[in-house]
Amino acid sequence: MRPALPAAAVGFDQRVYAVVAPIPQGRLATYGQVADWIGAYGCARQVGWSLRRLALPSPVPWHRVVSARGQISMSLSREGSDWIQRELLIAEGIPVDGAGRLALRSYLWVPQ
DNA sequence: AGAATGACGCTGA
DNA sequence: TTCAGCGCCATTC
Repeated sequence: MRPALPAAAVGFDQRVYAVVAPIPQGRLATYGQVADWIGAYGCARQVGWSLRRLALPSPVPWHRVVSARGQISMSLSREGSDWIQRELLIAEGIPVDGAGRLALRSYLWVPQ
């Protein structure tokens, strides 16, 4: 068992994965939302870092997290995982155009 | 230790 | 609506 430690001592990554895991199929969340959920308001960039460190394939639905601008964050440093993300979302029924943009307003997931 | 980088977000033009 | 600029802060060099 893991001893009771301050939130900061628990892996930031683990907390991110914990809140991303329950995002239902066909729904989306933004980096800012995830940061807010784990009590790290304003740390959207760190959420991106955590997802980047995720080893693929992963049971964590990382592809359901996009930017608040309503589009997949395309970056050369992602070695193609950005396009994989596009494919996964389309496979779940979320239309994504060639620029990685999607109807965030329609699929945004608001947790109970 | 200091500077650069980045899977972000908001505001204003 | 699109674009540039700035604030943000852990990670990396």
